[in-house]
Amino acid sequence: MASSVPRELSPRAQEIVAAARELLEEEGADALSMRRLADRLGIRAPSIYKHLPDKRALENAIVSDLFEEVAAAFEAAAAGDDPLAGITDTYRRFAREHPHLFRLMTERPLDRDRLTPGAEERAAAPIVRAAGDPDTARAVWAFAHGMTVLELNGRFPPGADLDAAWRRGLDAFRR
Amino acid sequence: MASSVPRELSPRAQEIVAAARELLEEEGADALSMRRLADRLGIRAPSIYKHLPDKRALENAIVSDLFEEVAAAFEAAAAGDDPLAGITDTYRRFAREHPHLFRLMTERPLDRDRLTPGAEERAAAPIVRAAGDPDTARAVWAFAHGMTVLELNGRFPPGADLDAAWRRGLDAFRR
DNA sequence: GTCTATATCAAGATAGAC
DNA sequence: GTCTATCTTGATATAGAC
Repeated sequence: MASSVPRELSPRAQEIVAAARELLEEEGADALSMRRLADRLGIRAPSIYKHLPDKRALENAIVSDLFEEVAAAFEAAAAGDDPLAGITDTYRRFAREHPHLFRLMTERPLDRDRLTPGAEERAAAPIVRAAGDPDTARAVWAFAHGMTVLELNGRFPPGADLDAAWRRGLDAFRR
Repeated sequence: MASSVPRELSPRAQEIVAAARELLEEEGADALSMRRLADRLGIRAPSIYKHLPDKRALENAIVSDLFEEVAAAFEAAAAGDDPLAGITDTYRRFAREHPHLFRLMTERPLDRDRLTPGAEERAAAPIVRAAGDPDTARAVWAFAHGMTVLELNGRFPPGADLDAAWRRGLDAFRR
């Protein structure tokens, strides 16, 4: 039977993925078209298809890389003196510094069959460990995710003290 | 000086907005094009522009209506015996029953200048009242929003007990 | 590994006639 | 209030030559 695990990418394909990530990071999802990407690489759009099957593969490669990086960042944060605050701070900071990458990772269902196996679980593990149990971990994750996307989407009122709301939430889950 | 408050919509414009909402609700944001909308109305796409200036006005009209409806639903839920659970249940149920409307309302910055004035505040008020203070209200909203979008986007593991996570979160904020 | 040429499709919006 | 005709722009993707 056929395996759904993604094949290794050729060196050239990795260069293309890196360029795609830069383009996405700088200009957002709408700017990430095969034409714009080709421009950045100094080639023509059809040439990309010799290295990657389609646009989805490109996005999945970026997301797989991001999961690995986020997992490593969570593990580092969890080693500090306040694992829960460390991880949620990392979550918030990542989204503020790389909003377009964050959106790519979170705003739609994952193409789980085509991502690097295990990356999602590895990113989730430190949260479960810091929260103590899976239900609390999911609730904390939801809280952090909600704070983050509502901030990113400019949904809180202009004067809102977001740091206070973050503290309030983390306090609630620590008891 | 010019007012940025949206003008009243003509009866014909309201019919068009209603059709747009149905189309969005049934088939999602990608399906909401001026052409598809015109098809549904039995007219040609350019005719829509005689009634509404552009697509953005169409979306803003839908969002304004939704805020009014959500506000009313929150007020009704807050009148029950458990205001906090009532409101968050209403939030979750709305998103599950009308995912495309929910996404239109929440996935991008609001065009506040072009929405019906006061609608956003009216929807927020019951949460603040139920939570007790603005910081807690924002934290609870973030939790509910996070649970809702993560569920909508299929981000929790298949076997996850989401009702337990919801209970865990609400419990935390009630202490 | 990259090219040109092309297929296919769709989007938002405007001009001006009726 | 609706029409036809059109503009302008853009997307993903394929075939086949070099």
